[in-house]
Amino acid sequence: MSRNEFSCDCNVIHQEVVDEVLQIMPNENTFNKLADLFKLIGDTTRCRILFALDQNEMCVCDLANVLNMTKSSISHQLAVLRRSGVVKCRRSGKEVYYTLDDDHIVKLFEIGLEHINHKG
Amino acid sequence: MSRNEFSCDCNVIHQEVVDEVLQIMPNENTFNKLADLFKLIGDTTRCRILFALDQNEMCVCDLANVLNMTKSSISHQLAVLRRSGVVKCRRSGKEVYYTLDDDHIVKLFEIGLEHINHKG
DNA sequence: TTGACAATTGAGTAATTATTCAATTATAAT
DNA sequence: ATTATAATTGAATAATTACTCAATTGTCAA
Repeated sequence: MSRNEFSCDCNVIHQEVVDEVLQIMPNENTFNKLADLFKLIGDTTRCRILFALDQNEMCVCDLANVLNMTKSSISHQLAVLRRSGVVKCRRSGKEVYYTLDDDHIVKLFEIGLEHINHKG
Repeated sequence: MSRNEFSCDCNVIHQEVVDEVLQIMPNENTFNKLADLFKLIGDTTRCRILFALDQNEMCVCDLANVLNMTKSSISHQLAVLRRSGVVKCRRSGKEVYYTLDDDHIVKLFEIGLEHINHKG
């Protein structure tokens, strides 16, 4: 009496294993959030922006120069990062300064880089 | 004399900050690998597969039942995970059993979940 | 108020990709 | 050999998305 008898196109082979995992699996919403978090940092441009902001507060022009990209492109990505609460910004005169606003992100970065350096 | 005078559409505003960051920025290849790593786990289906495999070795049918998806869909994603060395598999009779093959992934998962539970 | 520069925004385009569907391969049993 | 099931694979489709370009907003100085 598995609860997955419609979308899945096969019978359960190891009922115990399946049931056990189903009992502790977080709900779909949790996985969506988790995937969204990783998707957010799963982009080269955003990775570079976050790495840069981890070193210094920077305005959009600074970031455009560091990444060698247009202000528009940077601004679009900053908007994405802002919406998800990873960076925050403050205006000072004509410039808008961005900073990191999330401790976990840096931790994820460190482990990710560790992984890269380890595996090559 | 910034090295970014072509693609970027603005002048440097804080030269010192820009230069300092440029000196310690990892190269593009590193960022590509880093982004690819996060992109890999930045997908709901793959997140759920990895979470399940972290509990138990499982065959494709088991996973199809746990995730309530078709074998084909699962198999495609397992191929992606296999190619990037995150999971490995062994055949036993008609079935193919998958297991996690990467310690870092679980760590990333834990921090990610921590983040979710913390921020809601 | 006018001009200049920083930054944001929206529409459009091109590229990537997750899933579906159909066909094929691999293994075991009759 | 033939049949059945597990799994993989390739092509097609639909959805997402990063960047470009053009226009607009916000701020300051002359």
